[in-house]
Amino acid sequence: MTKVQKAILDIVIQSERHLSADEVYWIAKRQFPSVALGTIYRNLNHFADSKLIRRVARAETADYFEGNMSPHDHALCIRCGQMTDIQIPRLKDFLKGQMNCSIVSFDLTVNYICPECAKKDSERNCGENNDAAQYEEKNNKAD
Amino acid sequence: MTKVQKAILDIVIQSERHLSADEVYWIAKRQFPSVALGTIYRNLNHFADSKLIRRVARAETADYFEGNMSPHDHALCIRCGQMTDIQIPRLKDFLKGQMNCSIVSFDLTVNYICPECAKKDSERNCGENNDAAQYEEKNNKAD
DNA sequence: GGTTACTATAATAATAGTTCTCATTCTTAG
DNA sequence: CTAAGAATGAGAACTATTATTATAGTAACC
Repeated sequence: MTKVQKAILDIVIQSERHLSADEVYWIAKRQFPSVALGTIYRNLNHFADSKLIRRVARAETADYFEGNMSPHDHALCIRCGQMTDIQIPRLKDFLKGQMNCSIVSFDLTVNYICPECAKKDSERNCGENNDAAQYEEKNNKAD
Repeated sequence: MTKVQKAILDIVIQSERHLSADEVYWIAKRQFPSVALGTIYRNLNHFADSKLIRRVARAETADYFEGNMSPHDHALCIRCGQMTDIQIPRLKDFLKGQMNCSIVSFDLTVNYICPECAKKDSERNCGENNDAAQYEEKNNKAD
């Protein structure tokens, strides 16, 4: 593994956030000013293929990469856009029980309002009418 | 609503499959040979905004549109790439019980092996070793 | 019917994200 | 040290999508 590859891998693994290819690019550039975006993509794909990192495909925006390889799902705050890792125990068993066929894997993203944004909301609205339901019709994402 | 708009809406609603903008474009072209792809996109977005159709954002490939507006999830066969609508009753309640916060909505795509592909597999392998687990590490998304 | 205002359209430019190409530079085995 | 092979940087190319613009179609009003 070359120095550039090591750096790219470390950036993703050591980040507590999910990073887009572009973010990785600018961070890597601090160490290797001449690094090319193509190199970032090539290696991120490489590492994702080798299961060293995970690609989190986000449809409305660029794909993100994360170092957390333990199986988990994602929660996306509809207010601030912050995506966090969540663990929903027994979900696979639940799904297997509901569909009776062999599930290979699944991708779940829960759209919610994170605690900070919920707090801001209730401060603004003085506790009145800050139910998530009012956002339900806004984002056409699944149910 | 213009004739072109009516045609675009009908194409999506009457299709039992999910269609990409490009597929809608080529189907619409049979009726309106001079229709432009931009018109397709503009109107699909328009209809999705008005909740007449649903946009299914697929990260690894183009977005798809479907006429099925009832809340449901998706199952993607990792062998043939066919995506079908599924209903998993009580999933929202299950998730609400597991995370204790307000869930706005969620997107779930189950990657599985559809009955036809499972059948083909077992025919080829004579029933031996056709567990879904062996594909677990291979494709995390297919088309 | 004619004029004005408005909307939808086709064609095409522009953009974002990503992959590909290729000549050059690094690595590394011998 | 040297040759084979891998990785790189630069930038072109590609895909999906949105924006722009000049034009065509339609509707409202007189």
